[in-house]
Amino acid sequence: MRFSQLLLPTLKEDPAEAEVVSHKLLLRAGFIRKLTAGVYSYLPLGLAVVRKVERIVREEMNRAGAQEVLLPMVQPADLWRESGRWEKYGPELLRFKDRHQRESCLGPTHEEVITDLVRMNVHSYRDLPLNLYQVQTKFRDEIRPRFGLMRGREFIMKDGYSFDADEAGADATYQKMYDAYQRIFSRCGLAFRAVEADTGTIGGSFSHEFMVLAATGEDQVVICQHCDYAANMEKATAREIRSETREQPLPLNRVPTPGRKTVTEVCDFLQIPSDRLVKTMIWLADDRPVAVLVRGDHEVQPVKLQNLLGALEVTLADDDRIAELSGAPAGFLGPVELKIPLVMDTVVANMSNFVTGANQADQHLVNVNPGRDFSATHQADIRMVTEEDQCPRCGGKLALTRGIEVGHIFKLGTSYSRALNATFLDDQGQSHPFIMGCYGIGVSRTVAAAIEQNHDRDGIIFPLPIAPMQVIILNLTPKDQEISAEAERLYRELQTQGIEVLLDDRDERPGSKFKDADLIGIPIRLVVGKRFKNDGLLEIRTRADGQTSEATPAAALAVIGEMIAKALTPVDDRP
RNA sequence: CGGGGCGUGGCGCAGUCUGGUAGCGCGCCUGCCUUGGGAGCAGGAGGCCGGAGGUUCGAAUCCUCUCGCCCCGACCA
Repeated sequence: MRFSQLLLPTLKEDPAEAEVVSHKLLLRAGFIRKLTAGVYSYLPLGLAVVRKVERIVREEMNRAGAQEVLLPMVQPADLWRESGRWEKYGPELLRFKDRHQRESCLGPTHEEVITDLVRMNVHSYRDLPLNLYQVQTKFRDEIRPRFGLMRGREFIMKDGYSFDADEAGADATYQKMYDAYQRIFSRCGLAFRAVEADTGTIGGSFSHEFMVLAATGEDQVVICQHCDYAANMEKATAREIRSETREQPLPLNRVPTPGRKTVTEVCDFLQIPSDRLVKTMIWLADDRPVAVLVRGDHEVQPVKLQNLLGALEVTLADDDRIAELSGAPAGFLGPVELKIPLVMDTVVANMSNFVTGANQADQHLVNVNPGRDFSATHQADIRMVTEEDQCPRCGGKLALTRGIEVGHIFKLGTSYSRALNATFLDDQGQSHPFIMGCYGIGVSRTVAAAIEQNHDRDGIIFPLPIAPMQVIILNLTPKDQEISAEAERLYRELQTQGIEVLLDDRDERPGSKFKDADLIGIPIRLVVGKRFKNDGLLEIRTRADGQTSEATPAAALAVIGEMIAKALTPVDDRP
């Protein structure tokens, strides 16, 4: 590809509309342009990166035994009514009517369509397992699209669906996909972690999210620094905290705490550390009030609470509701003699002689003990883990870090196959619903995540396997015939070797070429300039580490060939 | 949907408070010059000031409505 003929409108300045680095760089590097909110056009080099990711995804999905299909983007409402999601899905589902007034929607995901396809065409255990996937544009009418490709309304996704005859088979398929995902993201050259994820209300199943680790990620994840335990915040647990010496319960005592409402204020006033206090909050689980107890320095994890209570939604009660239910203003609540259901975090259950509110303004209780002074309706892990916690598996140190969710695998079970009556006959002639799994990869988001993780002040630093081009040749002096002839020769030679190369043959000053090369992040830069004319030497520079060396053309070609071959070999396959 | 902000040549912005008919930097075109980190000089093209209505002798500027975009919250690949 010749730069002079390429549609690559690079920008010197950051566009005003972009906030996060991947969005800014995708625009500045001329990879994407916005059409309307959350909807982007991919320009040639942007598309090239998307294709690279897709290719790796396809190779690994195929290797894992999945088959590619392409499902419709426009889907009939009736199918969605059958699964119950026409009502459940909400405004994120873009609905419309065609000329015959038939209701339709743009596919935000394809469980319904795939399940329909399979129920119509697969009837026997002999045809199982079956694993189908597609790479397709999805549309979700997001409440707030933002961050460019990170959260568009229209985005490219690989979604796969598996159908198994029994649990063991479904679990094996899940494991295959887990392994395939590991290979996919490591082949993309990304630092990532598979984390255990919450499965929501479907229950009984399991799920992993694949997170590209980046400081700017939207999701917080917990990873163990010693073993491979990793989970998102909604799911993460910690090794149980017990005090080594169990204290003898002391007499319950009421103390005045005038105007001290927050944990810090009360602790300062009473001269105690915050882990000696238990805070009480009133939550509404689908409008049913519950009191929730966690240690003073801990926070409630709403999803854990939600799952414990089997609620669709949990929210904090407002001040009026708190006063009505406890008889005290917020800041002075406590479990003792509280007349609503009580959820106690496991950590609190192991504490003794702690401080709580007294359910009376300006009063707290000291030496509160569970069992003696109150009893909980539920006792469970409902808090967020912290960096002080220990790994639940190995006791190692936990770290909180940020990530971008680029993949999600999910064991679905039979929820869709039952809803849509998708069944097969086993070897006894008995009918069963398929056991399903679904497996998503945000392809366009992966591109954004790769940039979010790999960039510097000058621009993008693409991992070679997903770079739009592998090599860029800078012809610094297009008007010089000797230099140009060599640049052209190298260009053809690299292409002959099957290497993807961009030749900057523009009549621009060297500075612009260096800046653009850095911006668009092509891994290997080959410069033909004065030094070639004087000494017959080329400059080779790697974008990632800025390492520069000089070599004769023949040596340069050899070095480049090696670098590329090495970068394209998956780590697992290296000798 | 709630809260905040912004719409002015392709991009980034000033001008709006205090009305007088649009300006700067970058980019683009032509020429000269320059060629190892976004040069310099000269000339030039390009703007329904997001849209509609109103006030006024006169509106980018004031008023009303409207559309779009960005940021913060609940959602997700």
